[in-house]
Amino acid sequence: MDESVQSNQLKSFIERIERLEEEKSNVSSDIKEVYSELKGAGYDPKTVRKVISIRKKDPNEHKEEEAILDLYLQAVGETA
Amino acid sequence: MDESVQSNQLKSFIERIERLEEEKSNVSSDIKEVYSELKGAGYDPKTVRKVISIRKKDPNEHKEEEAILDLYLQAVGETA
Amino acid sequence: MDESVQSNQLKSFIERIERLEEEKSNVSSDIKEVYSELKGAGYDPKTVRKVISIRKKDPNEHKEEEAILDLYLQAVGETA
Amino acid sequence: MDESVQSNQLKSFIERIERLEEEKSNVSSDIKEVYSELKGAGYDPKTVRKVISIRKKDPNEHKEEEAILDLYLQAVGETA
DNA sequence: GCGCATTGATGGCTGC
DNA sequence: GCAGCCATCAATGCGC
Repeated sequence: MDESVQSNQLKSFIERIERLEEEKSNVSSDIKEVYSELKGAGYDPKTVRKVISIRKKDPNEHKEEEAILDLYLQAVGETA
Repeated sequence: MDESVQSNQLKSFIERIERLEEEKSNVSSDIKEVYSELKGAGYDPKTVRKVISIRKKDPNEHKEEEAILDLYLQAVGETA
Repeated sequence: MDESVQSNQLKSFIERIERLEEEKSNVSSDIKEVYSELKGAGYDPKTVRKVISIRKKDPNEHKEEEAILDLYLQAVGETA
Repeated sequence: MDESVQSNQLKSFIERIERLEEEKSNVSSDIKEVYSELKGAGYDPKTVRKVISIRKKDPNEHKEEEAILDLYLQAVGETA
């Protein structure tokens, strides 16, 4: 099999990935911008992150996590 | 900080972020697909990852290596 | 001033730091081990981490964070 | 998972971790002190950090750079 | 006080 | 199928 053809194929794969990674990087930048905006409007970015992550999980999952946490907190004598 | 929360404004911010994160997630999927393809074509995904990561940082690397000697010199008080 | 003496001084500083960083790294390993143990005993490492971080903050701080989170959740219509 | 929590056992794990984290925190403080000292002696902390980080990774770096050509070769199906 | 850089935590992938 | 490894992502701390 022709060696140089394989080389081009590999190169092509790599360049596709690199293009996609640049896109991804751009979107990440956009997200960062929104967080900046929202911070400028007086919201707490860290808390907003939490909200988003909670919305991402299904409700039961979240409840259960909370329950285990409370269990542990009680076990070590922390008032939740 | 102004603690009042304008429900609509916050919601709007959050939804913008969620949309962007979905985009990002889609791009990530696309990347994964390319890795699958390339694996199907007989390339080793792990190796390709390495190649890509080296291509990403290579340009700066050598400069930095060169710079370290200068740094040492400066550090001992010799303004190069 | 003698250049080589300065060199030794810098070297000495650097080596002290490197020793300390190794210590730090060892302690980190120890911590990881405890998490492994505790996982083996049936506890959820992730939740234990949360417990530890809560204990680290003073109680009021934690309450307040929760309060803001609830506020945001309500604002976007999530049932906490 | 066995959901029963043996209060004392969990507490013991947590306290071990907390002790270790305090150690770690102390070592970090020591490191900061050395940087202060060294700054007092006229060295630039930022530069020293850089030197240390390069010393940490340097040994592997060149090998890796060397290896990449081999990786490319393997990737196109030439078993070197 | 903000942005950046490093470090630590989480989730996904690979090998056993 | 699970444990270890790696890559990504969030969070804390440092420097400007």
